[in-house]
Amino acid sequence: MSNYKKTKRGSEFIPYNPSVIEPKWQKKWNEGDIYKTNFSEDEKDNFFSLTMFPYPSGDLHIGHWYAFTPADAYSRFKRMKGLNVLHTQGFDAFGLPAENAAISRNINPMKWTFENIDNMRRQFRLMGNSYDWSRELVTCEPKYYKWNQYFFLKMFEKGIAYRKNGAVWWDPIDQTTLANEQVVDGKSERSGAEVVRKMMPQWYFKITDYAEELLEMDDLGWPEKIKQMQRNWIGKSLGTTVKFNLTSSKNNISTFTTRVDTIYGVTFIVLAPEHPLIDEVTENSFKKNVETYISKSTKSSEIERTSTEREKTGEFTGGYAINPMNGDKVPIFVGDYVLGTYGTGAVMGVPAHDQRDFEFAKKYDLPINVVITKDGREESEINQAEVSKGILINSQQFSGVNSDQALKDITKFMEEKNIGNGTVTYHLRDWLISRQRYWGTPIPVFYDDKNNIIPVSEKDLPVILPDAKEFMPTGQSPLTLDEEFLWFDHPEHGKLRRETDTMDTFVDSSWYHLRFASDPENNKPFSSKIISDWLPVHQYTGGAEHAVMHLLYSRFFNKVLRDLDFIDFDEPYQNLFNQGVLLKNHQKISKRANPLAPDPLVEEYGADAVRLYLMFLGPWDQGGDWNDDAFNGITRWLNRVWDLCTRNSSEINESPENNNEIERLINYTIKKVHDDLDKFKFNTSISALMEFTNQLSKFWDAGCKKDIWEKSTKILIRLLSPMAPHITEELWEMKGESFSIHNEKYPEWDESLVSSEVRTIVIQINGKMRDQFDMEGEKSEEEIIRMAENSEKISQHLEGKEIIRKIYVKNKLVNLVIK
RNA sequence: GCCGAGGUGGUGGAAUGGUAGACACGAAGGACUUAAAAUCCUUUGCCUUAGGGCGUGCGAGUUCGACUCUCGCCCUCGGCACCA
Repeated sequence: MSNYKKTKRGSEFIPYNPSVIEPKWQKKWNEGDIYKTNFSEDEKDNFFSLTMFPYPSGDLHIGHWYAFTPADAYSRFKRMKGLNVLHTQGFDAFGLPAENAAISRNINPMKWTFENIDNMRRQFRLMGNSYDWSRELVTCEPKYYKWNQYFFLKMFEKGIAYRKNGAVWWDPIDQTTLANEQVVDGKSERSGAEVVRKMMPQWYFKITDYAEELLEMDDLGWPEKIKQMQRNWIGKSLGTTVKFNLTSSKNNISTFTTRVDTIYGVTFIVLAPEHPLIDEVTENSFKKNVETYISKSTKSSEIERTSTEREKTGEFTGGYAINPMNGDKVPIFVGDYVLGTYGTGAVMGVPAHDQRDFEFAKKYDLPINVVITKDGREESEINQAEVSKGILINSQQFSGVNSDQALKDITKFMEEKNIGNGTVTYHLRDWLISRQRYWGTPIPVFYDDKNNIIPVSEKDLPVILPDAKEFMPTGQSPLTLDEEFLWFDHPEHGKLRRETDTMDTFVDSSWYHLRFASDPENNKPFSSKIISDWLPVHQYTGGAEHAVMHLLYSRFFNKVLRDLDFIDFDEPYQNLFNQGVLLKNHQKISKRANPLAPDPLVEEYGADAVRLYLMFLGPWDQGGDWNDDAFNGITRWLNRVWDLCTRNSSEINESPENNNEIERLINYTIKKVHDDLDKFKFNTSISALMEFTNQLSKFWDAGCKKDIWEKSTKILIRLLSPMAPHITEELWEMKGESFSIHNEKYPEWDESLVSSEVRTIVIQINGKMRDQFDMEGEKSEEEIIRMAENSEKISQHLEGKEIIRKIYVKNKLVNLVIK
């Protein structure tokens, strides 16, 4: 990299050598604390720029560079724009990989984590990012996780944190329970293992209490995609709960439906295998079959059970229920296509108007009664369920009414007769936070010998995670093996057993942004004064994979903290930008299969080149495919920038002719780069700078004034500095300017000088470009059209044709419509 | 099945109603060199009878004018999915 051409100037040349200048400036920035945020600044507006923090897995990979360096360029840009920027970094340090490393390599998870953090801090410095490291946080430190426990206790007091025995997802590889959000396609999002259902008591956060408020996202500057994913995940449906009386007892079965307009078409009821009334409903002679069916269905895996292609199966219970609208006696089945966890765990079967019910009815030979048609006329035979809305038939007094009206009317009727009521349901379930693993925040509660819950008192926080010797996943937290941790002599309650489960690590990241923006003081989770000045986060960036995990949990946590009077704002992250996924050879980059380590690239080409390459690749939100060949373009360009900016301007061939053109170019480029950076369009702001460089090179050859050359090159350096912080700092120094370029203002532009005085007028015939001419100053429409018609090329086209219309767009184009 | 994003040269991409292909990679030719690398210059959407013709997934429409807007379809990617 160090061998470099002699330029045609012939003067002595210092080659661009990133391996020398990058460490030099990284050291100097560090010593000078130039990125330390001034929290007592009140002249400038605050701007909190945050990127989702990494898990300390060992090495920063190229994906981290793709996430962090454009976000850094954006933060630097905001600094240059005169904002008081807070840009922080830390480590999301609890989680299974540390524990698994402990198991496979017999290393203490704490030691493993901190060794990785040391290495990653070093690698972060190689990036040259503008972090305020004095605000670093590491979530596995007691001074941080103490506050997870503190918030937990506050939430427990309010009933937001609660313990419940119920069906949970169990990961048989990691040997722990998971939250719904961590189960993807019936598999653990982390281990990939097929999850199984288990009944066990676990701790939950009541996120469902906030379902409705979490749907309010109109004021969030977030990608529509993420908002939509959250809406889908929360899954609000409006419907009706209908009570069906049993023939055998005074009890009734509640069913939930969004299509109560089809109530007259009910020909059966299906209960989920978990439904509590199964025993009561089932007639003695059917008990054996029903029990066999239930035990079979609980054994089948979740993937099998929820497959949409799977045949609908069920078993008749021998019981009957009464349709409250028409008094029909309908059979009750148990069937595992009905989920115990949604609605009421029971559905009314309307085979004519629901595809699943239709398949079920066909299989068990149940009647199919059509009660809705397109036009309200009878239809004798149907081959599949007619799911669209229409006009009701065979529905007593509601016949002839359209579906939408009937939904309201029937619900109202049911409410009056006390046989049903309008209901809102959500797909969202409460957040299961217990984990049966070691490396996490201990849940701060005790149990007495009757299993009563006794919370740890606040003054005893933090409950320190003790050193463990044994980490093998057994299905129970390794903490159960620590007798000293396990038992506690409580002054009031006597001998108590500690909770040994730890918290989901998403608890840690649900409020870390608040801690970042706080004095690292130990007697409070965060400083309210600073929080009110700096939050919500002005710009958050990160991957879309957290759409329904971290981003949803964090919004929930924010609302809880607000309701507990810790903070006074509704949302944690005002604006969000998702970068795309970086691939190599169209495949995911991974350590083993498809590696791409940044450190060797930095060594060979320099951090600035790697940063610029990633930003130039394409639009940041679209991701991209790494291509070694394309890397050349960036290194060539950086060398040209270096060459241009180190030329001795006394050697320039002074000529004032080009001054106006250079002025225009300068103003255009400042504006273009500004507007593009503001929208995260790094690729086009870099191409504007490349054009600027190409043009400057031509102006050197053609000659220009010395002072305008100096001005141009300094502007180039400043415009490039957010994206390539090292080379620009070096060039700035070589220009004799003072340390540091990163405290410089973003250059101003003069709008009147952005576009050229010489305008190109395009001449179209029937909308196709045929000719063009340059024009200076103002001319009238008539004059311009006349000029267009007189053009040689145009007259050829006009020969023998009639002009039927003339379109003129001011200072842009003439379109002649001919016949 | 539902929701979302997207489809432009050999490649990454640019242009959001007005010159399609900016910028860059790659390729070809030339200069410099004993030579190579590096660098610099030229060419580079396709077809062509050299005047033009065609061209942004496919088909229609709106418009003086459509990569851009509307409708229908095909394909790719991401998310969700037996949610009653």
